[in-house]
Order: sequence, then structure tokens, then C-alpha cells
Amino acid sequence: MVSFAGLRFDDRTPVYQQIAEHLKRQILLGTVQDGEPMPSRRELAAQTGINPNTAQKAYRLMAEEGYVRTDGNNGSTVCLTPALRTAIEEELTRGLVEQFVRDARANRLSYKKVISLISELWGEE
Amino acid sequence: MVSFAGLRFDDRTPVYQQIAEHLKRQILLGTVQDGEPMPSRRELAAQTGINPNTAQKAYRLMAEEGYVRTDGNNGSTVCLTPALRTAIEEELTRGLVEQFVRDARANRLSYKKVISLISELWGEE
Amino acid sequence: MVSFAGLRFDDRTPVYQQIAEHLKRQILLGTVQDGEPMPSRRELAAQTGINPNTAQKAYRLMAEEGYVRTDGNNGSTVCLTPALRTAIEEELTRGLVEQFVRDARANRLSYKKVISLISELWGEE
Amino acid sequence: MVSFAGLRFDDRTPVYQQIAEHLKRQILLGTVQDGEPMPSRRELAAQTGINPNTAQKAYRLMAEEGYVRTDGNNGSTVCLTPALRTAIEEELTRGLVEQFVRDARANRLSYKKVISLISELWGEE
DNA sequence: GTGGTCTAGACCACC
DNA sequence: GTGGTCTAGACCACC
Repeated sequence: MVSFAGLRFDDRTPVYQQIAEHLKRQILLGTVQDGEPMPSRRELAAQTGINPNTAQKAYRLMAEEGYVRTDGNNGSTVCLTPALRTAIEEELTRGLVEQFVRDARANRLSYKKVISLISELWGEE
Repeated sequence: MVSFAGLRFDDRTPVYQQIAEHLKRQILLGTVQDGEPMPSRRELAAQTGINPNTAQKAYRLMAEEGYVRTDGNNGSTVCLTPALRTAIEEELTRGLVEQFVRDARANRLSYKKVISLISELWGEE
Repeated sequence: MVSFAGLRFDDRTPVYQQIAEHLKRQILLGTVQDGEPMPSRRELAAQTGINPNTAQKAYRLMAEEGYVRTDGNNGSTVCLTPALRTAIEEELTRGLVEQFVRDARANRLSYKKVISLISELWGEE
Repeated sequence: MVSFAGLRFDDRTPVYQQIAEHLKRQILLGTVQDGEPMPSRRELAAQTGINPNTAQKAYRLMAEEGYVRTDGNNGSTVCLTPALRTAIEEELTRGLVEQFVRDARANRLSYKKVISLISELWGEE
């Protein structure tokens, strides 16, 4: 059973998006596997303290994006294909990097220094 | 006159550090020049809604780091040398990049993809 | 015993007509056979929640149309001949098709597409 | 300005779907053109008596289906391409015909009679 | 004003 | 219990 217990929200992004992002991160980390059952809307709402309607919106988004499937009245499960995993990885990477590049440029950091620092700080691959 | 009006704080970092960081960002962006007058402690507190004691602490930090000098009873001014500018730039860059590398590794992003995406997104230098 | 229990009414057509139509549909489906006893007026009213007067009106209509016969004090029975069955089928078919053609034309559907889609969707005869 | 005033809902289909369907019908009838402004969420809610949240849901659906585009804070407009028109026509036709075929089969109508009746009733193309 | 998000709570069908 | 729909009403940023 996928758990969202203890998930903290920031108020810059819609909560339903943050839920989807949290699940996507768990997927990439391997914490969540294909076929794993999702909590019910009510359960998710209880775990996170959000309104069941917001939970419903999150499920709708996740279903639209394809990695959660709702099975009639039998609850929802995570539903992954290799292509989906790759797409999620691409998206997450791009999101993080876009934000970083935006911040870096806004602060007029030098491209060269940034790249050299990343290499220095990254550690062993 | 340097202004901190409208500055928003996040709650992950002490407020007095955020004030110093804001000033450092302004310095790097060229918005703030050497010799420019700083607001008084009271003025800073009024502009940002923080406690005068916190303002005092921020001034102490900025003075210790060398880019703000208090002139007896004549208020404080920004005080910059090329070496200080470089140091500030180094620090800011390192801070941003460290955070980014931490996030990227926590999400198991691939180093190669990250570098190639940064190059793609950075745009013209 | 013919049953009307659970029958749901829409509010576009008089209820007594809907009762007759329901019986006719049951006849065509073979659920209701010649000679089968009908519920009493009161029984029909109780099964469907309608007013006994409306039940009476439905019986009058069904008797006029010929497929229900009232037997003195012995209640009513369904009363069918091959010709009646055909007439009922004609009427039901015509009703359904008329409504469909009206809708189709109101929405400017193309005759050709409609026919081809019906053939496609009808399945094995 | 597209209007939904006076639109009546049946309770078999979600209201937000009925709104989208109404718009699609208007598009096929030529009553609604590409680029035409849509009412605001609040306006739609007022015209039809539905809750602004349901109006929002309808807009989201229509945007997802591609024939309504929301333009920042400047309201929404109908947005049509020939391909979209065709898709809408296909969908509406198929929906109506599917329902009809389902009813016809449920009532054991004869395919031959149905086709001949449609031809008879359709009138001039 | 505009679109968008969220909570609170009711109600529905299906099991 | 499950998913899904809807109303009522607040609040947000952007203009």
C-alpha cells in the first residue's frame, strides 16, 4: 500500500500536484512498484489532512498522467510501464534543472563555475 | 538607500541570515553599490515586520562578513571590495549548487542528463 | 403474474402510457405470455407508487388497445394474438425509430454515416 | 458570446458533461463559431443555476477535449479546427447511434425493419 | 472583474 | 466500505 502519511505541503504549488509529484518521486526511488495498491480517497485525505475532494482531484490528475489506474469500486493501483518510468524521470529531472537554471541565471551565476562546482560536488556516480 | 521592503521569508532559515542573503544577492545583481546607505535597525524592522533584535542580529552578521560597516552614530553603509564581491559570488554559487546537487542526488537523477539539460536550458551566456 | 415493481417513470410521458409501454415491451421480449394474469388495480398502484386512478386509466388504455382483458370480477389477463404481437412490434419499432430520426436530424447527422454506423454496431442478427 | 441560458439538465449524466455536450451540439449546428468568447465560470453558473465549481469542472473538461481554450485571465474562447469538428461529429453520431442500437436490440427490433423505417422517416437529405 | 484552488459536507451508485 | 458528483462558500493571484 502506497503511503502519503506525513507528507508536508508547501503553499506554492497546488496540493493535488504535490501529491502526484510525491508519488512520482517514490516511483523513481523504487519505493513504489507497479501494481501496488493506492490508498482510497478517504484514506489519503486522512493520512495527509487534506479534503477528500482535493484527494479526488489528485487521483484524477494521476490517472490522466497514466501511472495510477482506478478499478471500478475496487480502489486504485499504481500502473507503470518502462516508458512511463522514463517519462516520469525526464519530467522530474527537467523540472528540477529548470528551476535551478532559473535561479542560477537570476543570480547571474557563471555557467562555467556552476558546471565545475556540480562536477566537484556530485561525488561518485 | 538599500531597501528590504516586501522581502518574504521562508521558515527554513533564520530570518537574520535571509536578510544578509538578500543583501548579498542585491550586491551581485548590481542593485546595491559600494558606499550605499543602509536603513537603520528600526527602519529595517519596520520595512520587513521583523523584531528590532533580529534586525540587530542581521546587522551584526553582515558586519562580521565585511560588506556592511557601521559608522558610529551616522548609520551603516555597504562596503565592498573586489575580493568581497568574489567571495560573495563564490558563496552564493556554492550554496545554490550544493542544494541542487543534494536534490538531484536524492532523486537519483543521472549526472549526464543533468549536465546536458543544464547546457540545453542555460541559453546564451 | 405480470409485475411492474421497480418500474421508473420519466416525466415526459403520461404515467398510464408508460405502464402500457412497459407491458408491451415485456410482451415483445417474451417475458409476458398470453393468458398471464395481471395485477389488480390496487396491486399495480402499490407496486409502482402511482395513484389507483392512474392505474385504472392504464388498464382502460391497455384494454382498448386489445392486449389486456378484464374478466368480470376475476381480475385481468394478458390476451394476445399473432396480429396483436405484430402490431405492438410495429408500434414500438416506429416509436423508437421516429425518436431516433428526429434526434439525428436535429443534430444534422449524415444519413450515410448513421446507416453505416448502425450496421457496424448492430452485431450478429 | 456563447450562451447556456435555459439549458435543462437530466440527472443521468454529470452536469459538467452535459454542458460540454451542449456546446458540442451547438458547434455542429453552426450556432457556435471558432474564436467565439465563452461566458466566464461565474456567468455560466448564473445562466444555468449550477455551482461555479461545477462550471469550472466543465471548463476543464472542454479544455482537455480541445475545443475551448482558456486565455490567462482574459476569459475563454471556443477554439476549433476542421479535425476537431470532425472528431466532435464522429463522437456525437456514434453516441446517438450506440444508444439507439442498444435500445433497439434490447427491444428485439428487427434490423431490416429498423433500416427500412429509418429510410422511410428520414426525409430529403 | 478573470481563472484556479481548497475546505466542508451531502449524496449517489455499486459491493 | 469504494469511486464519483455536486453545492456552498472562502480565498488566492493576476488585471
